[in-house]
Amino acid sequence: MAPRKAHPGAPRVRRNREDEVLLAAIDIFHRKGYATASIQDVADSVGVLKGSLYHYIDTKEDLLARIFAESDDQSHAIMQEIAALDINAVERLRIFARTWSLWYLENLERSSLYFNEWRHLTGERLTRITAQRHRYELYVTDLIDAVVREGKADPDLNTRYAAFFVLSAINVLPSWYKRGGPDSPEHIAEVWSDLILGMVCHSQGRRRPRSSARVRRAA
Amino acid sequence: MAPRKAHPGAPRVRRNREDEVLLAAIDIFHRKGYATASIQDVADSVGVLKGSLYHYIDTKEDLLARIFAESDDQSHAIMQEIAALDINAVERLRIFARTWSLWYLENLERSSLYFNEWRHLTGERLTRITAQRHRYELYVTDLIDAVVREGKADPDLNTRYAAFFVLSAINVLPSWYKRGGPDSPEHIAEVWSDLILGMVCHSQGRRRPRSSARVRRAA
Amino acid sequence: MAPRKAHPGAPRVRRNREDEVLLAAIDIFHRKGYATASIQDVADSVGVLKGSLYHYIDTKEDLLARIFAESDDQSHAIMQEIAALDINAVERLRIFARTWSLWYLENLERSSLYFNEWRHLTGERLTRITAQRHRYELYVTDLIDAVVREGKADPDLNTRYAAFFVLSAINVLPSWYKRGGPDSPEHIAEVWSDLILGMVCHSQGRRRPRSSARVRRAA
Amino acid sequence: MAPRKAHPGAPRVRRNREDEVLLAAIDIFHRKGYATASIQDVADSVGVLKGSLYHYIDTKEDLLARIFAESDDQSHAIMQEIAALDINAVERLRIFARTWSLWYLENLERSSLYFNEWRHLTGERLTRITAQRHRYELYVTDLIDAVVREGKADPDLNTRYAAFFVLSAINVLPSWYKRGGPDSPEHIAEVWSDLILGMVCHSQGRRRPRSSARVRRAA
DNA sequence: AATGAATGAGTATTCATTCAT
DNA sequence: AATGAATGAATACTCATTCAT
Repeated sequence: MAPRKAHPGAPRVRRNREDEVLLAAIDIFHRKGYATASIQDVADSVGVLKGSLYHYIDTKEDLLARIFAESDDQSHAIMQEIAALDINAVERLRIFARTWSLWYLENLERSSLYFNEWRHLTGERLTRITAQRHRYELYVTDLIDAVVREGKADPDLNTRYAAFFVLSAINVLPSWYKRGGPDSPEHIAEVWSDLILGMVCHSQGRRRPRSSARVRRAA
Repeated sequence: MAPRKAHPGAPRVRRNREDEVLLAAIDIFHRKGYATASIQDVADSVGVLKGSLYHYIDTKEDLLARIFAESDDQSHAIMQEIAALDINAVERLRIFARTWSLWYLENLERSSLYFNEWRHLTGERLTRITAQRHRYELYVTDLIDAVVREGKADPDLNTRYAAFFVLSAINVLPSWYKRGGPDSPEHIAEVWSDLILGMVCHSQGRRRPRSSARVRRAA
Repeated sequence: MAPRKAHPGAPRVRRNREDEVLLAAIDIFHRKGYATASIQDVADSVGVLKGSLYHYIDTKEDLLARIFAESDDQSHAIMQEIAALDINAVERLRIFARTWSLWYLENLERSSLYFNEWRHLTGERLTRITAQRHRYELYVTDLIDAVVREGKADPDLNTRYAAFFVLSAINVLPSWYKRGGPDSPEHIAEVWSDLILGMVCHSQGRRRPRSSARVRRAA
Repeated sequence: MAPRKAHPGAPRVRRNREDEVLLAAIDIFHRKGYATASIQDVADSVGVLKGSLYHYIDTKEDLLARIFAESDDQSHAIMQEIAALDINAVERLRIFARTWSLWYLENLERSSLYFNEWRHLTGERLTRITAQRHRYELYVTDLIDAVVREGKADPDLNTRYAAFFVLSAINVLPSWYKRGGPDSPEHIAEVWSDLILGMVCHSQGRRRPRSSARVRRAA
């Protein structure tokens, strides 16, 4: 399926159509939202008739799922790289936070999509991506648990909540970051990992409700 | 537009149809997403025919905009209450974080909608809500700036980024919180304000890129 | 749903739209075949936009199913009328053959559809109509069994095959009969019932293969 | 169009692709119906890509027409064989009924197709097949006329209707016969020819409407 | 207030057919 | 002979919106 090349190591000058379709879809789905975007939009962007798209995809949802599959591959690779490092828990968390933030910033559309549009999958695909999201949560919870075990964070810290907090803050990066701003993605990733480390290492934990002194706001 | 009652404390015996429509829309838009949900869905939920909804709304987008207007009223009230308190900056930030988180948790659908579906507004409505979002960012940035001026946070902290971080983490609460879980909304709001305070007060700031030691990941 | 009338006994001058849709569909499906006919064709025939048809139907298949349901009602009524008659088996078979043939001839399109297009139903609807067809077969087999028990047909007659034969011959009437031909539907129905009676009452039965003397033609 | 072999009795070691295409199409068109079946289905069944089919066919309709041409060749051969026999009219009718029934049973898909899908031909092809069908009707009418002339059937028998009746009953065999049932095709063909003979030889004819005593059922 | 019929533009998807390679 | 990409027109179905009653 991939074109034979004279020089296997040479840079891919020409992307094939299937990749073009995926890239166009990432862009369109990101800009208009999956539900609002039409297959026609994607076809226009690629420069083919909409019927022709169906050589490359099965359904619109299939197109979304394939984008997500690529994202999962990439993030899985990142997590494995970090797991292989021989460093202490605090450093591992810092590197995770930085690398993960950077990936989000450098793949704005792709990551934004992954975070915002997964609800539009159905059936088994929905089941699978939900499981995958759960795995991310566990991975980060484990990272933070390790920091607690090293004595670098409050032993009462609710690490599951802390993990949600961390993931949320990273996931949401694409919603405000604009490419070409004054600060480089690398710099922002550094800031983000600092904020995360500060939060994990210095928050006083609240594993249990401390008292009944609840001040409830009316709905 | 909704009639104000003479006796605010009196039990609401009868909701009028207009409120019913808004509440139904919040629920439907939250569950299916604005773009995917249909006016038919809302009408079914209210128990009238589709055409009849147009006695209460002008367009589907108008319905969304009115939901947002209510949310803005409520959050504006919260911000003013907090501004009126005579307390130091750290406490003000803590109370803001706690109250805001609690409002999100107690108004899951409404707040989730506000965060996720604002893109579907157009024209002047989009302009207005974008400005409103910007105002929230400034408000929180100001809160954090005050903490820095009090010497309770690293003077090099990038307070704008910190504000994004804080808002992100709160905004995203509805995406994982399930009503009826083991911990009360109040407890989670406490944990969240602790995490936020820990982050703001103890992160080392990184106002400038420190060096060229960038490790860039391939896209 | 039916329009109120001043004179309940008066002829229905104006059919309502739902009936119009069904009648148009019967005509179109019969002329073009269900698979080839389009919803557009039906809408054109009714004189509305194709989207408007969906006020009256759920899906194209639903439209077909409703046509069939009406046919089933009518044929069921015929069978019950005949069952209620106090006559001998031969007469019952004759009346059945005549009445059934006449119904086919007077409802050419409807009956042709029922016979030719039932395959396009799916799921539970297919199950139901298959069961219904089976019931017709049993009904006719029972009629013929009764004739045999009365001693008016060869006791070795394979009544199940004979029933298939009878039903086939009637079912197929709409495929060659043209409205407005020289002979009235009533006359043809008479001829048909004579042919059927002749066949049932005078064929020598062949319930078992009589010998091994098979002459097989090559495929 | 298909190459004739020098040695008809020799085993067919290799079918060529063109035959494969026709056989696959017979199967697919029979199972799904011509209108519903796609060229893709046929291609899948043959094991080539859709575009490749167009080396063997001109259009989808052409494919259908070629299947019918083969069927016509075969049935024409049968009719000529029977015409050549030196037997009386009753025997000729019996042999015709038996042989024709057997051909239907042994070529279920092909004959079912011929009977059900001829409407999808257009233009000159439709004209030709309609003429052909008319020729079959005449052939059978002639057979029955001969029986009448031999004094073996009621002289008032409407032989044209009787011919329709006979053809209908045979044509419809593939709609209920399942391969591998308890009775052999040969046995069923015998039963069918008995039923047909019984019908032709013993029905009282009704060449003219006998009276005005019509009982008309409401539509 | 509410109905329900109708609109008209849009959506995803299918498919027979063509054609350069 | 065969591929596989592309076409272009058609298909069933949806839906926000209007409006006479």
